[in-house]
Amino acid sequence: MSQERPSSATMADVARAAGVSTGTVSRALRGQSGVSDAVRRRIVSAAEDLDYVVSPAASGLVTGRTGSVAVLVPFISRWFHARVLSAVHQVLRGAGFEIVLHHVEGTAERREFFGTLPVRRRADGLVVIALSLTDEETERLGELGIPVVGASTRPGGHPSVGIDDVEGAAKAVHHLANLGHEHIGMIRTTDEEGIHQGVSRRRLEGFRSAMEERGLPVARDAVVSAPWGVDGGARAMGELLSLRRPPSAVFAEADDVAVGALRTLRRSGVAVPAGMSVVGFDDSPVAELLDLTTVGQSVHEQGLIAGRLLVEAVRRRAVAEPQVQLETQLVARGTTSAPAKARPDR
Amino acid sequence: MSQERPSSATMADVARAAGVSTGTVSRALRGQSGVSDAVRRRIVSAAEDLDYVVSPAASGLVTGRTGSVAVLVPFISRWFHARVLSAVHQVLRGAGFEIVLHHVEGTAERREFFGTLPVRRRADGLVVIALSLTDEETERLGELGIPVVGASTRPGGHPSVGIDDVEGAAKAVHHLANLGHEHIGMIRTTDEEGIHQGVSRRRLEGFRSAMEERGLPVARDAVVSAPWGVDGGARAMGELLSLRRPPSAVFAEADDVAVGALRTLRRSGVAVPAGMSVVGFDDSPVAELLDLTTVGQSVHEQGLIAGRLLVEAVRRRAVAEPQVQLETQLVARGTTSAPAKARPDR
DNA sequence: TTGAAAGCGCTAACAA
DNA sequence: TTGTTAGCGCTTTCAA
Repeated sequence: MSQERPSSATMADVARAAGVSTGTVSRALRGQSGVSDAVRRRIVSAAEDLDYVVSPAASGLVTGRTGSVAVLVPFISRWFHARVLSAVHQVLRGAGFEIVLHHVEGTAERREFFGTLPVRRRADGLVVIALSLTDEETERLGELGIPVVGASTRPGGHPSVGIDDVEGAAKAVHHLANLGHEHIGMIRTTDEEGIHQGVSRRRLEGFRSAMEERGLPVARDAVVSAPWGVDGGARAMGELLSLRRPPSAVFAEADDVAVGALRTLRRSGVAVPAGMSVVGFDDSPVAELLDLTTVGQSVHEQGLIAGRLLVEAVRRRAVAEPQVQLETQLVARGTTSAPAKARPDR
Repeated sequence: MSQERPSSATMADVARAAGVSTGTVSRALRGQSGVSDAVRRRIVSAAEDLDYVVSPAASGLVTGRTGSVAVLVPFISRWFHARVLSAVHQVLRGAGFEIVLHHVEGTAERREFFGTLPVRRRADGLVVIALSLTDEETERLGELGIPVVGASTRPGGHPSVGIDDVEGAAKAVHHLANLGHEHIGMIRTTDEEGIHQGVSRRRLEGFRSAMEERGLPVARDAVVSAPWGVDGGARAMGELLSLRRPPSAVFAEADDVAVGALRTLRRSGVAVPAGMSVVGFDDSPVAELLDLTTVGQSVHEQGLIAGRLLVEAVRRRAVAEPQVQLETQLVARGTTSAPAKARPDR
C-alpha cells in the first residue's frame, strides 16, 4: 500500500557491503569467471541481504541489449494465436527475456505498428505470430536490425516455423474423396485485413491441387468466401446450400468457420454427416467439442520452436534450421462419412 | 536481412544537425515549454531526418521510469483472460506504455513470479488479471512499490474492477426458480491452483443465498466439484445424474464447465432443457454457439477500466474510484425451461 | 530561451 | 583476481 518506491539498493551499495568494487560485483553477479569463490559468495550474500536487483536500464545502456523480445500478434482471443503466444512466452522467459506484447487487432493498429515501429531500441528480437506480411511490412522489419522469427507466417527470408498448409488441405480432400465424395465445396475467408491471407491462399491451393489429382472437378461456385468466424461460416454454408447442385461435402479453411457451417446445416435440417460431410482445419477445442473432423496441427510446438529459433538468432547470429515445417494430421471425427447417394444401402 | 544494427542516431546527432545542445533537443522532443517554435521545428525535422528514436534505457536511467506496465495473467488461451488482456493492452498502449506479459500457467511459474518478482525495476505498474491472490502474494506485490490494479480479482487494497459474482449467481438461481425449478444443483470447479478461488467462492455463495431466499433446500450432494473445463463439467454432470434424486436444473460456475455438462446430458440421452435445464456463467462465445443460457458480463469493459485505473494510478498517485463493479445480465437461451414435472401438460 | 555540466547505475577496458 | 576509470545516452539542474 505504501506508495513510496523502496529506492532499491544500487550496485554501489552491494559493493560497499561486500567490501569490493562495483566492477567486481558486476562480474560476480553475472557469473563471469575471474572472481574468487570467497569474494563471489560475499557479493551474492550482500546482494541478497540488500534485496538487490540490477537495473536493466543502466546495464542496457552499456551493453546495448534490452533483454526483451517483442511479440507481434493479431487477435489474441483466437485460440490459435493465444496458444502460440503462450508457448513462445514459455521459451523466452525460460531464456531470461521479457516478453513485450504488441497486439494488433485492426488495420489502424497494424499500420501504426509498421509506421512507428515501436520496437526500435526496445527489443533484442521480434516474433511475428500468424500475421501475413506485405512486402513493405517485411522490409520495415528488416530496418529494425534485430532478428525476426515467424510462427505460422513467413516474414521474408527470416527464420520461421509453420505447417504445410497445401498438404494439410490436400489431406482433407483425400479423406473426403476416399469416402466417395465427388462434389466437394470449400469455404474460404475473405480476410479484409490480410491477417492470414498466406495461409488462406495455400489451403485453397492444396484443395484445388488435390481435387485435380483425384480427377474431381471444382465447380466455379463451389468455393465460397465469407468473413472469418462462425457467422461467416454459417453464411457461406447457406450459399452452398442454395446452389442448384450443392456439394456433398465441404472443406472449411478453419474450424471456426466449419462450426458456422455446422450451425447452418443444423438449422436447415441437413443431417451431418449423412447429408453433408464437413472438415475443418486446426483441431481447435471447439472441433473436439462438436465432434468435427479436422486437420490437426501442433500449435504449442510451433510456439516452442519459434521461441527457440529466436533465442538462437539473438545469441549467435545464425540459425541452424531456419525454416521448420511441422506435420499435419487428419483427425477423423463424426462430421464425415460416405455421401448418401454413393452409400451402399444395406 | 542485414544483421548489423543500424546503430541509430543519438540525441547528440540530432543536436548537432539542428545546431543546438542536447538539453534543448530533450526539451523540444518531449514537448516541454521553454523552446522557441523555430528551434523546436528545426529539432523535430532533424530528428525525423535522422530517424531518431529516444533510447528508453538512457532516459529511464535518468527518470527512474520504465515506460512499461507488467500484466500478470494465467491461462491466456482461456477466452476470458485473453479478452481482458486485449482491452488492457489497448488502453495502455494508447497511453504510451509498453506491455510486458507475465503469463503464469502452473503453480511453478506462479511461485517463481512471486518469488523473484521479475517486475522489479522493470515496470511502472502492474495489472493482475483474474488471479486470486493469497495474502502472502498480495504482500509481495506491495513490496514492488508500484501501483497495482486488479481485473476480475481484488489484489488486497489495490484498485480493481470486476463484477458482483454473488449477485450474478443469484440471477441464475432466480431464473431457474422462476421457471418452477425446486431442485437445483450446482457445479463448481476444484481449481487446485487457486487461480480463481475467489470467484468460485462468491458464485457458490450467491447460489446458496439465493436458494435460501427462495426457500429452496440445497441437498448436500447437489453441489459437486470438478476440475475447470469441459471434461470437468462432463464428469460433474455425470455425478449429478447418478444421484438417487438428480436435480431438474443445474447452475455451472462457468460456461466452459456448463458445456461439459451439456455433453454428458447429450450422451446420456437427457433432453435439454426438457429433462434438465442448464445455466452457465460468463457468456463466452461457446455459450452462444451452444445456445446456452448464461450470466453475462462485459469482459472487454473490465479490461478497459483496469487499464484506465492503472494509468491514473501511475500518473498521479490517487485513483478516483478504486473499486469498480460492473453489472451482470442473465442471457436466456435455449438450455433453460420449466421442469418437465412442473410443466402444465398442454 | 538556450547551453554547460553533472550524474542516473551500470559494463568493459585497462592497470595493478 | 581485483580496482580504476571512462563512457553508454539521456534528463535536469544551474547559469547565462
